[in-house]
Amino acid sequence: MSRKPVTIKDVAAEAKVSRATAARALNNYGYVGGSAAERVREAADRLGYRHNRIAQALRRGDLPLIGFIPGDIQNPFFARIAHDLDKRLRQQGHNLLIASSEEDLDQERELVESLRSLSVRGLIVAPTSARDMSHFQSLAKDNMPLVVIDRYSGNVACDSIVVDNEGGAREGVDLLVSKGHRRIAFLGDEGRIFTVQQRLAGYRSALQAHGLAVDERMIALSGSTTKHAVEAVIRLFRQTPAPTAIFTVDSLMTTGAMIALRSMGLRVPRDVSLVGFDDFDLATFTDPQVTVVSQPIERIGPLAAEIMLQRISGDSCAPQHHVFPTELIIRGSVAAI
Amino acid sequence: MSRKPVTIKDVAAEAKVSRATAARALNNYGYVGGSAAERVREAADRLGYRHNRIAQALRRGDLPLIGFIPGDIQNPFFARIAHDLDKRLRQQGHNLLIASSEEDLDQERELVESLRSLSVRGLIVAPTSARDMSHFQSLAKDNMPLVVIDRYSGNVACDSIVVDNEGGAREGVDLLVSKGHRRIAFLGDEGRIFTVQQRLAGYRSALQAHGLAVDERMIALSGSTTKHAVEAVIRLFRQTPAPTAIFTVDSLMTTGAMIALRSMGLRVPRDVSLVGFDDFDLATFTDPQVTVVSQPIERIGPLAAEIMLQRISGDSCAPQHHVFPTELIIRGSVAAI
DNA sequence: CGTGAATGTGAGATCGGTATCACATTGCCT
DNA sequence: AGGCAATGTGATACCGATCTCACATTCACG
Repeated sequence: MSRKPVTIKDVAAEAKVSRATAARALNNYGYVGGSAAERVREAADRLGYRHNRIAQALRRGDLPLIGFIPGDIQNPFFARIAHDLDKRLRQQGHNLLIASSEEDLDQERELVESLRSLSVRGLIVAPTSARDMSHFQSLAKDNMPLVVIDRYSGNVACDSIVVDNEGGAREGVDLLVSKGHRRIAFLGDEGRIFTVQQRLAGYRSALQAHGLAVDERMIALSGSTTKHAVEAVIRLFRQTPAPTAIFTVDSLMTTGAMIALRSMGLRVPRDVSLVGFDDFDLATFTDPQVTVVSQPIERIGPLAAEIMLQRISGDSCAPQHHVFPTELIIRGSVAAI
Repeated sequence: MSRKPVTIKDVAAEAKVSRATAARALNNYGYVGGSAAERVREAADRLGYRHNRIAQALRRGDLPLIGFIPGDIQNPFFARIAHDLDKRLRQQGHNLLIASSEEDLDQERELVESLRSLSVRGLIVAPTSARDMSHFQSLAKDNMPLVVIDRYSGNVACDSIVVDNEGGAREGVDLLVSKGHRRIAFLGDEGRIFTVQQRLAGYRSALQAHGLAVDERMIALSGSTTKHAVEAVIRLFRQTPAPTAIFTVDSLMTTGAMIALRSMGLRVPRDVSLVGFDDFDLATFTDPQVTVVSQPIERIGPLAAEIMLQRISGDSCAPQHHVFPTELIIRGSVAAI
């Protein structure tokens, strides 16, 4: 039933040449006679020969694979990046191996090991922790290309692509302050801790720049689900005096906030103003449309792919560090107080 | 700088045993003396030995890889399934290689070839076309496990997992009819053609069961983006007499319909009733909340993974075919006429 | 104390493709 | 015609891990 796969040896035999010649004909390199090449290709066709990348890889040292380790593939942010990476890398004959760390440092370590033992050519990672990057340091030693996206703290020599989280958050909070808001809540997410810390820093610095004190009771960190976000927001707004505005750290949290506010009977923007980090598809559809700080997500994946391809082709110039600016998109969820 | 990777030969030398013994110690099989095993493990540790899966794979015949070919990884439906697959398969030591077909038959064919040459252990696919499955037939011949999800037409001998698209659509349209609607529009998506055909069949059969004629002008097929959906809906509702209700084929189309209706000044459900196929996160958040036909997405990935694991471990019983029922979730987007 | 079983180890083949080297043959130039 | 480069081909080593087989011990038991 299941005949075993056709090898180059079979093809060579069929074409009555040696394995070496067959290989040369199939990969066109070295000297091959025209008629021999013809016969080999014909034989390969007839037998249904299929390259065995593994054998090839054993000789070359690596597989046409590039690993991608996002925090969570279900997060539309990472799904988009995965899509862009896959598209570009596949054009160049690479396959993208996606393995989600689920924002767990230990799992991330294991994945790195696992991908290395698969001899991937490079790794593109959104690290769970920007602090503990020890498992990445050894990659550099072995000359494995590494591109870090979304979170980077500078303690590993590799390329990085991030957005200006602090500046973006500052701009969003600035808007709220300029509309007269003084009690502005902050809703963060435990999952993407590093990004959240930077956005929180932007929040603090915006308040301080306007001479406003930072009230720690206005700051909430919730679990990384809509449900947790809802609960956290309810707690925030049960306080007296309640916030008059809220800044949320990503689209999941934004969604949670809107659900929570509605359930408490608070109207946006009449009762509460809202600014969220991250744009999302339905942001223009909700009622009201949500004012957001958007990041140029469409540029991150392609750039990461480009850098990776450079590195794979042997470019070993100094690490590149890219910081993209954010953009404040004003819609209808902010009102003057 | 970049010392070359440590091989089992190095470990064996360090531990002063033969490669064979080293291999036995590291994979604990066969007979190995306690002290020898000890020394080998120590040496491996000291040298930082890392398994080379490629060499292993060349011997065994396959890599710990399973391919997943969805139509589009950005579609939350497939992202969810990818996540569930990855989680379960990784537990068993497999890596999930995700490659999106972008709903393109030729690309799908190439991907299948490409994944085969990587010696994956099995494939999980949401076929672009349920009609032309020729590229899958040869898989079966070579005993490569294949699990088809979301779309299946029966002409390949493999396991399949689908939902009752026709029944679900019928139920949704039934609801609209029972509320007195007679001019019910249908909005489909060119991308996932097969699924759409089944849902369209459900739509037709529901109307016919109630003795209503099917008006072809009420049926629109749009491109697979929100933007196209919006345009298609606007065309549908510009007709006279206009529809009083609309059934949409997936969450993307549902979103598009809501945006279009709003832009035309039509209110849901006062002016137009809406039922969508596929539940989505924000369905309970929009105003009004959307009545949907939901599929048990949380069961598809895990089941597919389970079947794949069975097949990989050599189970070769007859192909299994699973059809999940859908569930009508009534929220606030349908009103009596 | 001898003999067969259980245990431990190493040499070498193997997986499929590629690279190197050696050996032929042809062609071109002086 | 002689000589050297260009061209075509096959034999063989190699990549790293595993597996089979042969061989050496050790052990137990009659």
